[in-house]
Amino acid sequence: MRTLIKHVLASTEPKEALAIKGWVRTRRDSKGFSFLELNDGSCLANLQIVVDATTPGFENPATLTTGASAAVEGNLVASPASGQKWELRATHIELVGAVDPTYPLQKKGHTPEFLRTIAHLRPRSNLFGTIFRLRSRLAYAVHQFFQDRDFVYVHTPIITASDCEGAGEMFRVTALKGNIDEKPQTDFFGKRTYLTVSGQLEGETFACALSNIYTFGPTFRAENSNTTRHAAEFWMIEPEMAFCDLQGDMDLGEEFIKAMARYAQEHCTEDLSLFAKFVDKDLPERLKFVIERPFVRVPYTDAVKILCGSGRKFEFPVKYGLNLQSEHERFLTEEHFKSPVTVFNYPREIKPFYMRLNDDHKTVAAMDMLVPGIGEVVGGAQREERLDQLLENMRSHKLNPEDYSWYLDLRRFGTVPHAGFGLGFERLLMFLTGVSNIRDVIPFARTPGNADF
RNA sequence: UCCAGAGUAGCUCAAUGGUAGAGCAGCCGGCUGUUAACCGGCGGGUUGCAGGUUCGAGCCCUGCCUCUGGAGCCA
Repeated sequence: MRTLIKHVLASTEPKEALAIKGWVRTRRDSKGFSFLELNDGSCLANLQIVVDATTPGFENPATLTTGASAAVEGNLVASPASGQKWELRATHIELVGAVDPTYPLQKKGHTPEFLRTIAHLRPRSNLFGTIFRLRSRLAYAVHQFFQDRDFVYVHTPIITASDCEGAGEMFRVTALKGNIDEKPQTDFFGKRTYLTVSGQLEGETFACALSNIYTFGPTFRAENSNTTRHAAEFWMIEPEMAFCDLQGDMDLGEEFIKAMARYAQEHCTEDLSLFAKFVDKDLPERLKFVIERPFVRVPYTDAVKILCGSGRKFEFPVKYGLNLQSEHERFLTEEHFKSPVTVFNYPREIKPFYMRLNDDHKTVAAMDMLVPGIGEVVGGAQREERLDQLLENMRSHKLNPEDYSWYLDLRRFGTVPHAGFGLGFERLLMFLTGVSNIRDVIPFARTPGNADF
């Protein structure tokens, strides 16, 4: 039976007759024998295999080169040389799949930009193998975090007719040919439909029944965004809590990010060491800081005062009523506070209709969590639970209440204060790994003009 | 979409307007324990595309394409 390399390397004693399968990372030949390093993706480290020239199956060593797949049987022994604790003395080796000389991955390091062009092969590199192992572990940690707190996982629809205002441009979904706007009532669903930009509105309906819920699924934005932190398809986590206000919302967001950092630190130690070494030297220190220190919380009004009083020249103006620009958010989180920062209570004019109006009648109970290096990683709010106020908000945002009748019903039938947020899973991964481009933390990135693979 | 930079061998990069090169990878050979092994040899190019200037363009000019970074939008 096959043993994964991660288990082989964790062995505490020599073992006989192990079966290993994987891909050759590199080979070093000596007279009469070769060193083969095999990787099967179960961990970052390779297993060194010593193959004698007379080992059965090794009659044609030229075929067992970088990239080839192989099955090896042998005995695990303590390695006499430094560099690895264990090595496998092969008793039999078999070429499973040969590799063409055009195999693009080399033993030496490649740039992430080049590896992006071969997205089908890049998980075989150290960096991307590590990234995607960590992505998997963290997806699990997300569920564990919410399930441990009695949150119910809700699968909100991917195809939707409702627009979660303010979330961005939507991709149209249609089965029509020709002019798709001529008779939308004849379309597959009998109306215009889109790929979801957020499961929030549907999530609210479940929170107003099951109390605490979360979604975790693909989300689509048709924005022509070309940046290191935007993708047209990404995974979003959206908790929603009934009987919860903005304070509780901010508490959960902060607790969540800390928990994810802690999980990575405890469960992905080997993988994190690679990021610290080759991607972001400050990563261990940053994770420690995030875990240990409370996040700074500052009302929008105070944030504006800090920015105005900073003496800094900003490219874009800072004034009450204007959105904070990237440079302002960067200043707050990277320079002024040098810590993750939650900005809350934004002017009502710059936020969507569903956010709850504060008693000052000027601001809404919104919050954005900003982290150094990435900017906004969480955006959330307490929702407007008062029917009259919600209707007024919709009027001032020029929305038709008829389009949101089911959403308004939540306020008619046993309304409750509730709050939630959206968190970009890829941005979280960027923060936890130091990887600076969102295209490198998602297996096959969808960005404007690019849907290869 | 806007601004800036870049595009030369499979990869990373050189090359005053004057014969396109190196390292690595690949292939062949050597080496008794290697660690991104080492040593010797060999092959490898429509210089992103299309025009233009010039006796002569990888280099200068124009347009386009792609990539990278920044901005806007946001998660």
